[in-house]
Amino acid sequence: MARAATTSDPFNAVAEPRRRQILTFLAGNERQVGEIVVAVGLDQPSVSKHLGVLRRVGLVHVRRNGRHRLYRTNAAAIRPVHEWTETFERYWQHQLNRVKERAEAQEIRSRSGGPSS
Amino acid sequence: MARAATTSDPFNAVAEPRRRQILTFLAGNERQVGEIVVAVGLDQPSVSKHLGVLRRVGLVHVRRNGRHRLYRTNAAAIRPVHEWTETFERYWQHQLNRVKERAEAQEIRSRSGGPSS
DNA sequence: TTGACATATTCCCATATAGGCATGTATTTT
DNA sequence: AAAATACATGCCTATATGGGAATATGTCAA
Repeated sequence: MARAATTSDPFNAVAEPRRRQILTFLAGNERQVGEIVVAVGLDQPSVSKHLGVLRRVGLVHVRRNGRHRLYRTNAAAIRPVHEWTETFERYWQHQLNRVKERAEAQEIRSRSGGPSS
Repeated sequence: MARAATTSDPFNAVAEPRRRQILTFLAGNERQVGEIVVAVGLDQPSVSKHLGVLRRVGLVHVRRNGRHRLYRTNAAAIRPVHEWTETFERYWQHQLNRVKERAEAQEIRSRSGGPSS
């Protein structure tokens, strides 16, 4: 088989840098496509295509307003990604603690008679 | 241009379901390739290729032990993904609050004389 | 109705996989 | 040294884009 469709889930949709940029730009505020085009510096059709992917995955919501379409990030759809990564949090905390402990042990060793240079 | 290389960053590496499965399996414990093959139900070459991607991105660490190679998840490399998604947390919290507030308002309306059916 | 404006779609091309299969390589056992 | 074991790589194919260019669609203005 070939590569999986990006259109199917938030993990794939968010893997594209441009789409992350768009989601960040649309977090908290509605924007029309033209504004997004300026913000990300891609041509309009490309932006529309990225918005299409995000829309199908549910990462953005659209609302019509006359000739414009107002997009905004649907943060809730990003949550599954956040939660998956969160399951690893305790492991990196563990790593950080080990680094910290080593640093402290080193600190103690230096203080109690190590060479001062 | 075509699709970006998955080999370049954690977002893309993690977009592949099989690789997420492997990372979860390797979180906290070292495992040899054969065990991973059994766990994910793919053939050995495919697993090795996924491990190769994860290794290049830094999502796993390897250690040799005789004929075996022991892999383990490097949780710290997942952190950037966690942090990116975290920037949206306040927005979905906001959404949840709105839902909750509407529910409470509805609750009050029902209590103060609405039809009981 | 005719235009102008804002977006979405379609078509085409180059490229990057994900798997399946075969083969290469390092390490241990006999 | 030869055979076996455990992985990593290389090769080939079908498929899914991402971007550019052209075109279709929908809406408001004159």
